Amino acid sequence: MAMYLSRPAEYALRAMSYMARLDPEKRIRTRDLSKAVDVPAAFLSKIMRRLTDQGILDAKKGHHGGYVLARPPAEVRFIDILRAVEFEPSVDHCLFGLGNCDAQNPCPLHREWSILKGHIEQWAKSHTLAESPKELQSSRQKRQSLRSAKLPA
Amino acid sequence: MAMYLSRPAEYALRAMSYMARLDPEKRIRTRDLSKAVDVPAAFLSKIMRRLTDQGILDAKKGHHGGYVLARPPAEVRFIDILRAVEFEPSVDHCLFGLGNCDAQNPCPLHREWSILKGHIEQWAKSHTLAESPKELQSSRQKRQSLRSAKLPA
DNA sequence: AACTCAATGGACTGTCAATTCCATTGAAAT
DNA sequence: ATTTCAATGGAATTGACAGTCCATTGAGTT
Repeated sequence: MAMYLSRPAEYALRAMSYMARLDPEKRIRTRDLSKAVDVPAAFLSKIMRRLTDQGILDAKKGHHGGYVLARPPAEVRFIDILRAVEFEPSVDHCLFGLGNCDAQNPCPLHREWSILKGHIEQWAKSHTLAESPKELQSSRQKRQSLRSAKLPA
Repeated sequence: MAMYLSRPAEYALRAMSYMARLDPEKRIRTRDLSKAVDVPAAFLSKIMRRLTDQGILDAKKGHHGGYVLARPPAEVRFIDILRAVEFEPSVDHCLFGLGNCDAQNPCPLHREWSILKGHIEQWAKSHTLAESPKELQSSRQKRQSLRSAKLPA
């Protein structure tokens, strides 16, 4: 749709969504997560570091090391993930704004573009990692606890 | 915001938005449009070709050649422009869908992702090239006719 | 008819994000 | 202590997309 999520952003969303449905007691290694969500391990590793730095993940080195979510899924909004992964400092540039474009002196597309940005932001702020699993749960076997739910192949 | 418009898509929106506020009788050359919207001429040229192929622009070669909008601004939706410029055949892939993901067998992010895609699509469908100029008009000198309006530096 | 001008279209090049490689750090197990 | 394992982080490579070049086509002008 001409509209893209950066690769790191997409991968982060995938990986975190996956982890949200794992046993929060057990740590998962980059290597295993990499296979599960189909993202190159070395690259995923960098993304995990970002998420760790931002306090979304808790990392542990060595034997039985790996990652766990630092807080419950319901407290991790999509926007937290997207922000954590944002490599460049969010240019937030306007479509027509050739440098000199702001609310006072708006470019022709300023208003329309703002509307869309608002929608995207609203979306990212209003969804958390707790939602998708719930969906799956109800449409699948209900007796299995959320905590120990396994991802289907 | 981790969310991007492809360069061709952004340029196309910019260029078409600009053209919408030009005299619809006069043609504009790639070279001039290139300066006006600050997009490299050779690259803009390819984008113009796409828009021409899709019937959004009318092209004319040689002396006094150039482009004009093929239909009035109000009849050119943003989505028409975005679709015209889409280079690859819109993968429309799902965030978690590793190949096997659809409405029946949705991935964990399927629902949330659909919501956002809906917003974006709705935005692109509900705005046309006629809108931004109107905005500018009312906040600027009103006696100057829309047709002959010049873009401020 | 000859000339000029602008779009067309394909081949080529450059750039930056995506991805890999590798050496280091720190924590657990023996 | 030593070994092993996994995260860390920077440097090097790759690849996709952004951007350029150039030869061709077709429409006006003289």
